[in-house]
Amino acid sequence: MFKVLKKDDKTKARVGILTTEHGEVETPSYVVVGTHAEVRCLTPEDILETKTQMVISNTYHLWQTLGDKLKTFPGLHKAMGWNGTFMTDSGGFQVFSLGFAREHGVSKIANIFPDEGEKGFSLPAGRQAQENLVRITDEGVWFMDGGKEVFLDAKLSMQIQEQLGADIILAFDECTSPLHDHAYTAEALARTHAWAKIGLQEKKRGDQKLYGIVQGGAFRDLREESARFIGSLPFDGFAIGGSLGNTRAEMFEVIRWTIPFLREEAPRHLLGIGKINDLFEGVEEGIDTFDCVVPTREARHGGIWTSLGRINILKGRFSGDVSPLQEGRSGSEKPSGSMSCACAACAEGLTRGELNRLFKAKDASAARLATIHNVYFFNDLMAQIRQSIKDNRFLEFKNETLNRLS
RNA sequence: GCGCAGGUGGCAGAGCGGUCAAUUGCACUAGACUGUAAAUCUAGCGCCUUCGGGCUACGGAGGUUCGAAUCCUCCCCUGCGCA
Repeated sequence: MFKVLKKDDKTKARVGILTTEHGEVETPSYVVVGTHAEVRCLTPEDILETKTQMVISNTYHLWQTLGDKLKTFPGLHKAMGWNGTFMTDSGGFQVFSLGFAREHGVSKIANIFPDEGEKGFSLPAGRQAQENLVRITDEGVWFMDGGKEVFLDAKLSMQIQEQLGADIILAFDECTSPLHDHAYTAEALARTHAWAKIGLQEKKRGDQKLYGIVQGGAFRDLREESARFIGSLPFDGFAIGGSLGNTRAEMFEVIRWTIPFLREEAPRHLLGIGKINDLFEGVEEGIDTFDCVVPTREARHGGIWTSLGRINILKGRFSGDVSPLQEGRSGSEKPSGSMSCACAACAEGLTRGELNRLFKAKDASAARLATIHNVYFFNDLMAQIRQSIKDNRFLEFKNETLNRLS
């Protein structure tokens, strides 16, 4: 299902091709998040124009939303009206996001300082502690959802994912928090490993590929133990999940500990990451696919990616700005011709001023156009990364791009 | 000219004797967002500050009061109605 086509000379970066029932995915690649079997704000036609190769939907959320309709669910491809490659997350992330993450207001990287940031756990601005909706047992996980408790375990997660019909499915796991200590993380790891084996046993459909998930927090011994264990099982691919430390530097250390235990010829997915600079670092360490809400969520919040970094299109200074989205941040910095954006929104002549106006007017097309642009931007960047690896100039491209974007 | 209703920070609009530099919304400024219960959230938004506080403010001028955006008088202005 996966073939490495070219390896970078200086790093672990590689170009590959991932083949599923719904086509081929060139890697390294970005997986666009479509939790509820739709990429927020985009139509299936829109997605086709964004260079998207793969979409990831969510087992837990679809299970809860669909309810009884899950039995007659036609499959993600038909339901969404997009015939590309789908992945589904197992629901393991919701063990964290609806539980500990809510309770402590943290994300899977506790502090998102650029690097070497201060230690300690500051709550992300705007996210206050809320009720923990999750109860974890060795058998599975209880979720408080809409006043009732529902139970999800490794077996049910597999059954739901088979009904959803993604091309790539994930083993059910317990995503831990950066706030968890070694003892707890080890306990959780034992559960994740037991559930991984159940996943392999319960998998029925031959047309779906199953990935195992490496956990272990930011603890080297646990990460290595997990990578060794999960890596030894007959999964079709591997994902790296869970808490990834307190800084980006720690995150990449975790990846470096993990990768050596994963089979060279199996695809490697980094769950829930990332931002632009994370992509370069991840590729450099040998990651093949990434998924993250950043391009879509930031788009809805007015964050627009350009060849010179991110701008917030909501700012007053963009009112009446007749220049295209893809330009210098100040408006006076002119991009070279090659940097103009080929996304469907920009191709139709969308200006910064117009997008600003649409956002201000709360016009639904604002979020759609912004999402089209950002998703295209990320996918196009991945395409450029692939090309740079093929051309043996990955590190040069990385440095040049990061200098420009930051 | 008469009658009625009003004039509050960039705008809209609360407050109607002290707890008011003044609720709230918009606008504006800065920031966050990493396997999506986030088209969301946070902070700031008169001037100065050694961050304790100080100063100037609610159309204008007087007045009552220990104390006024809030009460009284006059003036100016706006809207509606009647002439």
